[in-house]
Amino acid sequence: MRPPKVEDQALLDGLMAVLRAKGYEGSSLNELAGSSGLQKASLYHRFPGGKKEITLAVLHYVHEWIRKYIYERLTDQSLSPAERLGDVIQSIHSLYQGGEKSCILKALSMDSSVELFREEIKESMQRWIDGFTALGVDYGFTRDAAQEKAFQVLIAIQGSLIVSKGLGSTAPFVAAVEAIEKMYREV
Amino acid sequence: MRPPKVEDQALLDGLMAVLRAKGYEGSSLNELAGSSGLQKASLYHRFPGGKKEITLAVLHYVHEWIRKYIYERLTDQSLSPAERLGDVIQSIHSLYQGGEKSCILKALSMDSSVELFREEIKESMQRWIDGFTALGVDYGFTRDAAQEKAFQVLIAIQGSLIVSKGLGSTAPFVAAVEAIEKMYREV
DNA sequence: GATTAATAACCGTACGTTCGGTAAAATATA
DNA sequence: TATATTTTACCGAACGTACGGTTATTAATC
Repeated sequence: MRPPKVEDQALLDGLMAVLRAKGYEGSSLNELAGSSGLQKASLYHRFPGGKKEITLAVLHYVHEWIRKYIYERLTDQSLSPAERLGDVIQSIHSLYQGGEKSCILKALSMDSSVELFREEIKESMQRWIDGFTALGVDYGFTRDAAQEKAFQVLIAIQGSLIVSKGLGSTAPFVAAVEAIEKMYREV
Repeated sequence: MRPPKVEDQALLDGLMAVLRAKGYEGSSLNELAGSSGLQKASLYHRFPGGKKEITLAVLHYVHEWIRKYIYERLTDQSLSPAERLGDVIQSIHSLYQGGEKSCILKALSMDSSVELFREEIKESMQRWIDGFTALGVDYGFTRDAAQEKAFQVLIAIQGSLIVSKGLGSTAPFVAAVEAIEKMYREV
């Protein structure tokens, strides 16, 4: 009996979970297989390029997620800036499970793996920054001020996730997200 | 001819360089040996507990560094708060080579390795925060406000290092450090 | 019936770790 | 002071295991 096909989304979700938690070098094919619901050999059927192609596929999936749930929502002219920000804050909360999960862009930013995925990581970060820059402009800031705020947002998310992980408490992440809301709303 | 003893500091510097760049899982004993100037077997003479003991030794070394160059300088009552901040900013710049090097606390904060080193990572981060909290108090902030600023400093450093790595530019780190200086001085 | 998707079994390599042994330095003995 | 002993520091080679990756085969789908 051949099991039914494992669908792309479930597959990528499982693969991403391992990569974000263990990084590129730390993720073994056995773990990737176990978490994706496929056997090792089946992963090679789906991704003939092996671990690197798996990681690129996950990064593409993440990039699309950011485009859809961060960038497009932040630039949706049918909503007010405040509504957009609220939506996106919610998306960010669920993406990182309130500060308990790591960011895959960080996990793949080790010196040893960043060389392999430099472009993909850069594009995803840039899209994130572009979205928040657009939001800032719609809030009435100059383009420069808006971009500076956008960098602060990305830095605060990434930094607070690390501090949360290091201190073993989600409080820094939660506080950082609240500070981001204030940063835009109190103007 | 037996080679001369590799001194502790050189040894730990070499080991740290690998661990901060590649993380725990990503650092092989061969690389650690190569970077430290010892053979693999000699590393086991120095650190009978293997890779884990090596990493703990490096974390202890880092903790002492933070105590000496961050905490003690930030609490040195013989200098003005502004002088202390300037000193420590310089230390931070050299620690991360202006944004080009990663933070070992981040590198060991992967889900897979954080379990092994939770206490050591936490202590180092806490010492960092305590130092900047003391500085904020001496700048005239309330204890709560000072602690909030201290968290912001640590988060900004960690976050900006990731964004710098991801975007392939040290500009975010440099800007974040400047923003930290402003945060204290413009009050 | 051809193609697609899955698997079990397997491969060579690199991993972390251990072992046996040697050279230098330090200490004790004469 | 000269010799014997112990300790320290290093290394080459090998261990069993787990790695990333491959092949041959089977079963469901188009």
